[in-house]
Amino acid sequence: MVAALSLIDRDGLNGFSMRALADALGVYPTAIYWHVEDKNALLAEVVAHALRDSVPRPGPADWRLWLKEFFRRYRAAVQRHPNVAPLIGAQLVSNAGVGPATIELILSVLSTAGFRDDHLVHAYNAVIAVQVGFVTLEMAPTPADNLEAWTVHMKASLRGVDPGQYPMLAENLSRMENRAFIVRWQNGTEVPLDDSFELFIDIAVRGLEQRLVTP
Amino acid sequence: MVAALSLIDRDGLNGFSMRALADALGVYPTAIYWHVEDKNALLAEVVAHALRDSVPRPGPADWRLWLKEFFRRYRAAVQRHPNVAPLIGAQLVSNAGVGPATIELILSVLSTAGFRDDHLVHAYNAVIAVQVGFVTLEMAPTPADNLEAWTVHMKASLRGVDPGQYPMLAENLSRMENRAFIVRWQNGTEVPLDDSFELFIDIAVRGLEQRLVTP
DNA sequence: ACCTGAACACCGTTCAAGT
DNA sequence: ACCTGAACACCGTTCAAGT
Repeated sequence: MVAALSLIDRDGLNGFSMRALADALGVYPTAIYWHVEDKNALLAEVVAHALRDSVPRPGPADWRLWLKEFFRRYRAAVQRHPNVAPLIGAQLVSNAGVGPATIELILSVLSTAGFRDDHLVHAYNAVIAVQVGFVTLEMAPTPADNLEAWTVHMKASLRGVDPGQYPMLAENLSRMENRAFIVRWQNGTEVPLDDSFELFIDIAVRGLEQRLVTP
Repeated sequence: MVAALSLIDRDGLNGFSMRALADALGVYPTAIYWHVEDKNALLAEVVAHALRDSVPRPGPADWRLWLKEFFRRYRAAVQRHPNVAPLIGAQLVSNAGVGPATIELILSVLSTAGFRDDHLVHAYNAVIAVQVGFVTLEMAPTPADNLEAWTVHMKASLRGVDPGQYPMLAENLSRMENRAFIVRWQNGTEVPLDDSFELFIDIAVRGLEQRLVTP
């Protein structure tokens, strides 16, 4: 449902409800249930729709470049609809988001790279985890309600870091604050972690590569 | 709150509510609000409590082994309380789960490995993504309500895979079904993906290693 | 085929009042 | 200090009834 997606884009997952959707459509809440099984099914459709343009193209030839491109395209798709990110990363229903065509592509790319049998399956699982893991974390929603209290508390606890107790953290604080997981008060919508993402996917493909030369 | 955690362990996140917790404690729902700010704060405490025994020890000397041990210990902690996994992976509040001591340890380990300045921060972000990403996906909850309908539908759509259209998928179906992301109907609680996890963390540390020899 | 309308069994959270 | 009790503004979902 496209109306549901734009509502979620605007108000977030917490602000979304069947009744809010009904309101937006100018209809009784119960009318929705003629078109869709239930809320879960609707959200699955929303995820699928949000990711529909992230399906990768067959090329390029080099599997390393293909994988990186695949990861970047997925991230770009989620960046367009960041509020659905929790559904993909943390709900098994999100399976609907990735179709068999994408799975087939990943398998064939990993196969040409040299992965076989059980190793192929494990490499596939690693690829999916890489694809979803970073971005889910990056786009994790902030506590919607008392936002200013949250950021104030976050900043204050960082200022209060004891250099004696946590020397590395204190030394790198200016580089880390609001640019590193856990040590931030805004998410990837407001502060994208582009460079960290690039390092992350580079590490992943180089690790896979190493696995092929010395298993 | 320990009572909240055991309730979540038993009934899952969807089955949990302030009112259910109040019932379990033999108290009025509103009484809880004297002890805790609100539901979000309570869940943050629950996460922190669930992960309290996953804080890593300082050793061993080799940063590769330390990282792997760190990843394994985190996974073991989540396996003990799989129902809180969505909170960690997909909510920024989960920050409460990892303390400054753990951050300090990761930074010092990556520093001795050879990462400096911005690279240190990016490597740190990659480590957190690796730590949380796979496990969050692995433990993602199944659609609680109509479970049998879901598995039947899942299995059926796999049986119906066209070998002409999806040759790789069809060929590796027996190896993949219920053992690979997206192509499964049970989560990590029922079917742990041990070998894939080991490959995943091996890929990560080897990728980091490669990054040090040729940046 | 598609929507209304009432109804049921829930939620999180407030605030005054009790002890 | 800690809990009760009533109240408010919400939820998802059902089912019969309308058109």
